[in-house]
Amino acid sequence: MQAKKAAYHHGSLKKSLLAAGDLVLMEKGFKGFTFRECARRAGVSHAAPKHHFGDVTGFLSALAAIGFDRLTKALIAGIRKAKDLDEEFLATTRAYSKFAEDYPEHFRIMFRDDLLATESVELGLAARRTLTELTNVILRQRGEREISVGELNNFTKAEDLLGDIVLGWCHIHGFAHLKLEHQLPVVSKSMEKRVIRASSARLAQLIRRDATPDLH
Amino acid sequence: MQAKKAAYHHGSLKKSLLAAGDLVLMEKGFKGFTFRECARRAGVSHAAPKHHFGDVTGFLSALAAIGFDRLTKALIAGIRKAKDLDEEFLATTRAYSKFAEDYPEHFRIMFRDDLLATESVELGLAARRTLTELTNVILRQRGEREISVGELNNFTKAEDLLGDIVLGWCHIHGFAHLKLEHQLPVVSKSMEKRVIRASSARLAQLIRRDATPDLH
DNA sequence: GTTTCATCTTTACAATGGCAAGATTATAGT
DNA sequence: ACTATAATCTTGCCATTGTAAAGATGAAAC
Repeated sequence: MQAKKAAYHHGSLKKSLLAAGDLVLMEKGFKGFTFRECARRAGVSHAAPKHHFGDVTGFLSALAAIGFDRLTKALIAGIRKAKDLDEEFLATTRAYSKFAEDYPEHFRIMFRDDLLATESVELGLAARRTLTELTNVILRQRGEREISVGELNNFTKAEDLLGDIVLGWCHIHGFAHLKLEHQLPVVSKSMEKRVIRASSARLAQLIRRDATPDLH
Repeated sequence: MQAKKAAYHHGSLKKSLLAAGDLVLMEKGFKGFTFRECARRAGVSHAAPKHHFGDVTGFLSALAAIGFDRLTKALIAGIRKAKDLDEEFLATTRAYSKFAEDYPEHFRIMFRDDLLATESVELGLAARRTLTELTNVILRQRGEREISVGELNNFTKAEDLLGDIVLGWCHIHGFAHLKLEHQLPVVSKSMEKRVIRASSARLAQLIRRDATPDLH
């Protein structure tokens, strides 16, 4: 509501463009997502975004980063509600999958290496923040101490931990992705709920059992 | 090499267009994939594909179906080389992931519900053939008899089997997808190999153990 | 107060998907 | 054999897109 109208220099165009792109992605999807449409919504000419994002790839990368941050938040919020370790892994799976359903187009571009500027540090950091959260889920399952984003590189060098991360993340991501793209042979909503609850529990159990083999 | 040149009626334009689209997808990727480019390669006008595929969505669906068939073949071939049940699950994971790497653009459109014509029976059948193959991998892990495509619907109604399918497929798909889009924190190629070998083995063991609880 | 630079607009261009109307050939009916 | 009908393919067209180039505007530095 500020005096953003008559100004030749928009002032916060980058933010406005991101907000516009965010909306377009949600309302019109990837197919309706165009550079020019976002510029229109931001109230600027179609060539304005170039100075801030370069090309579409750069713009999508910024939006993907927003998506990763949103996913990170969703994971944290979902995890917070869990009461024990079993519930926590299930909550993570659900939060991840719910994010994919709430922001399908974001989810899709987030995992499209060919459409993104892989050199974007902003995007890289956002993705690492998400991975850190997932890693901490695994670490808690293993009864080990959590890490911060900065420590991520060191920790993924540990082969057995990386093994558990792969085991956990692939299941979580695979479920979210296959469900989003309607590839799972879904019989009923309730059965799907029971199935994902059971598989999450079994997987969490597997991770914990192998992590602490002496108290099975 | 037939007399396909001067003919006004191409004769097998649909096939030629699919072959062209297949190539374009592999050579130029999704970004370079256009209706007109495929028409050019097939040697016809830009409006010719419309009669055979309707719009781009229909065309992509046909190409996605080809992708699913190729994936099905790759799975069968990979499984055939395996010697025991442990190796078979790993071989499935590898074949699935190798397909994603060999045909990244196919893989991407195959799992893009919004870009495909979900009503395409051709595509639906191809996807079900793939799912049948994956289901049979699980069934063999469980020591149960295999099924044919026609039986798929009945079998996925069994909750415990569906649970194992989800457990297996989500891991396989999640790994392939995350790896393709460079999201896995890969330390080295050799470590990645060991990690996926280990996680596949653990998962296969989990499925078999739960399937036959009386002989652990 | 002038210069410099970032920001935004205007203009232009080649390419795309989809539509409509027409040309050409195959097929079926008689 | 002849004609009508339908299928197949082409041509021409339009609105839209991404990107580039050059110009306009205003902020900031000096």
